[in-house]
Amino acid sequence: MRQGADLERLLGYQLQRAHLLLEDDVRAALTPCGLSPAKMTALLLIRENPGCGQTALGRALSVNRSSAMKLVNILVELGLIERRPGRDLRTNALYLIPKGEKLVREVVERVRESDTRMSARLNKAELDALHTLLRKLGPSHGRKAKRVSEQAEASAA
Amino acid sequence: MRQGADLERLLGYQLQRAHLLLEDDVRAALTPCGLSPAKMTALLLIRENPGCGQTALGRALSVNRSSAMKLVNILVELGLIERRPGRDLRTNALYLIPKGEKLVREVVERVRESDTRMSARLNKAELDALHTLLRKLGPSHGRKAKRVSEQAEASAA
DNA sequence: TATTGTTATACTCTATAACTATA
DNA sequence: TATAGTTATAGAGTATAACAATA
Repeated sequence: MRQGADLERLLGYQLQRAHLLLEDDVRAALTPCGLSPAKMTALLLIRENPGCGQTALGRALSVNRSSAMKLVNILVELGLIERRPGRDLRTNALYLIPKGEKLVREVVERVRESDTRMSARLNKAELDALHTLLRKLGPSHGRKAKRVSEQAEASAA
Repeated sequence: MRQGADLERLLGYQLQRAHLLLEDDVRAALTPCGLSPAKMTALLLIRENPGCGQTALGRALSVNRSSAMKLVNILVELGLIERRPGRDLRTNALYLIPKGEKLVREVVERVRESDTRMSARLNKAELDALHTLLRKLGPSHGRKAKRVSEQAEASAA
């Protein structure tokens, strides 16, 4: 099955294929831990930003408040994180709890194994170059808030 | 919100972020045409491989027969493609029909515009390098059939 | 007014499992 | 036995739209 010139030239398509390739593998690696890639990312973000709120977590994951809520509920039910009162009376503060900290350590190992195995076709210099190019591609400084729609919510108010 | 060293080092995570960035934009660009990125990809693959079957299309898209079926149904209902008898009595042969051909031409323009705009932070040399690295990352020769599970189906039989 | 969390609901995408008909 | 298509069903993930409490 040929891709054809149009697809071959599209960076977005090539990124999708590459991402899918790695994600399938890491998802399989995480399944025994009961986590999806997104849930693992959430755990790592909470560990790195202890006390963060749900909306902020959602922004980092590029999902809206409602989706972030669902994700947080699951991680709480799994006994991996907890909600504590935040600095506002509005906001929660999210923290890993011991079981979550322990799981994260396991999970990081599995994920790193998968990641290095799946990128083994590239040597060190190539890997560095790829990371650099991806970083340059994305506005690490100004990631656009969300998938469009909380804007509607905001502007309709 | 900091990513933290673990996420920063994971190629899979960086690919996901980059992919998401471009996909959000191309999705918005395609919405007026009533197509999602995956549906556009399917159209381009059918155009490039006229007469292909549904299962083959699914493999190229990394989805199983059932999901491919659903996708094909939608494209048929939209009046963009048609099923004709294939070389077996089992297989269908998929073809674009005029409305689909016309739409593809429009769509390719929109998608290219989005793609070049979203990759504008990279110069020509960097873009080429990125394409090369992504190609090297993925086994263009031996893409593993599927997301794991038709194997179970096969081995259970 | 804007923001945080929350809830209920719905939609999209994809998978699983079973069945039919070919090969 | 293996493959192509089909169907019904279920699950994950995410969005929208509303509301309450707080800022």
